[in-house]
Amino acid sequence: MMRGTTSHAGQGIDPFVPAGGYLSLLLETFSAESRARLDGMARVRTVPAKTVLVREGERPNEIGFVLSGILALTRFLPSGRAQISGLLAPTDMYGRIFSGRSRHHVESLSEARLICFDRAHFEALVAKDAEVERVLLTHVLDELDIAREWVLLLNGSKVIERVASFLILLMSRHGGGLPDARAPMTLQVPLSREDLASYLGTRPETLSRAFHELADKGIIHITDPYRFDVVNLPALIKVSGRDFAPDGGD
Amino acid sequence: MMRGTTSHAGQGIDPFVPAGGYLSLLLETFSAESRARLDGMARVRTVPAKTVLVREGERPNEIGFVLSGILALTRFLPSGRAQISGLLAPTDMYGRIFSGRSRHHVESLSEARLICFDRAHFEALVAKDAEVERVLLTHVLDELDIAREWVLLLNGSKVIERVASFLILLMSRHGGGLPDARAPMTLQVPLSREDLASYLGTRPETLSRAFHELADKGIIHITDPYRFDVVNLPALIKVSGRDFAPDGGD
DNA sequence: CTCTTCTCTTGATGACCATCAATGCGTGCC
DNA sequence: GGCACGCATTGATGGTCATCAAGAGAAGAG
Repeated sequence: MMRGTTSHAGQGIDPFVPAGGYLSLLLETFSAESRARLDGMARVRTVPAKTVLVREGERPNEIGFVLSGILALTRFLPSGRAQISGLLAPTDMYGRIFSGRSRHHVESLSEARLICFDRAHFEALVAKDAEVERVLLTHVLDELDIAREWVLLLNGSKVIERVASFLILLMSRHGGGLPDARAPMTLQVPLSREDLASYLGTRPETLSRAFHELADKGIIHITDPYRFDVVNLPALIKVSGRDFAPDGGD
Repeated sequence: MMRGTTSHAGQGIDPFVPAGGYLSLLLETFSAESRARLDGMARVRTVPAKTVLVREGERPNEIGFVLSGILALTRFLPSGRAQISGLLAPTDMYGRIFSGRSRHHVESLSEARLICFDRAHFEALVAKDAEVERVLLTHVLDELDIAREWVLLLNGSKVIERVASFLILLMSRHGGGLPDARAPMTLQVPLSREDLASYLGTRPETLSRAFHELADKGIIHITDPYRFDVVNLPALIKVSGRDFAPDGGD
């Protein structure tokens, strides 16, 4: 279950990291003192794909932030099949702070670099340092919005709509906004077909058909199963059935 | 669009409010001083169903908490149809703190009682009062989990599975946990068929069929379109295709 | 009371998609 | 090299659901 990324997906630019890099964004939000305190407790580690970081039902002793790579939140259904309920991209947080057990597995889909904190220490720091707390709060509010964005995306009845929306969200994350509509853009999808299917609430076969339908219509060009060029962005937006702003994206 | 609650749905016990009442829960989380400060800025108001509180794209000047009733977060698609991307139950917050524009409409589905704060004042208080900030943070983390819960629910391929999951979540919210499996339980659904359909990513007709299929199987009893008795909880859980814990649920 | 209106419900049909099954392609192992 | 394995793809089929259409009940207006 939950096939990890093949060697394909691990290569190339990480599509979730914008030009400036999220790492600096994450760290520069804090003042020098806060950063120093954080640094003292931090532990940076690199994990390979398919590493389980937190298990459903357990109370994790670590709070972690993604620096690079993609993690997935998954749930196991009685049928034995795994469902992805969320993706964690660079700057996203995992682990439970000030509360109980985790409701999902947290698992790396690609090789990932993480910055981890001991939970108790991190909680103490948050309680003491109002600035860290504020940054955290803003952060979590953003994640909440993103999660609700996915709810909308999944409500799109047709699979091809969801695929189109996914690609557009991917693009807007890449550059911090949608690029010029007329400039073709190369996209790298860091997920296997099976993982992406689980995330979009469908099956790999249907996903494959949707991608190739977009290609047949001349909207995208498929370089390999993990790389696409978006040839016709307006058409892609139209297929998605949603009104993405020309610039703001999400 | 977005048909509001009829007089049916407004009547009876609010199914989202547990025995103890959420209001006290919300307020008692704060210390006396914090509460006093909050009280000074607060404005409690009651709005009828179908009231739009925040418009998509606007920067709201109010932060509000739901005391009773149900609000919905909605998005309008290019097709003109409205999609519900989240429900707000008592204790839930709306409005944007420390950040930009709202990405959804916030609209009351039933008559609702709200406690509102001026955004700037509330932000100042949060910046000053670490305790308020902490409560808020914990709160938002919980909402994030709930949002991800919905992602899972919507991934359930069949509509009847989603309906079953919805009813179970409703039950576990009602009493703070699932009751004894053998005791029938009366549920009040505070949403019109159209609103619920939008929320579950389907249409009213399909929803109606799903409810009556559950009734035909003897799993629930339909008193009226807004009231049900859950007769066979284990069977309901089985239909949902998920493993709700016998007690804690989520 | 009667008419209007709104919502829920029920029926019929076609589109979409999950599923089963088989083929093609690349990678790693022997 | 040759083989096995994993993943993506493609084909065929049945089930589920969106949609169009129509009927039933209840609430409110006059």
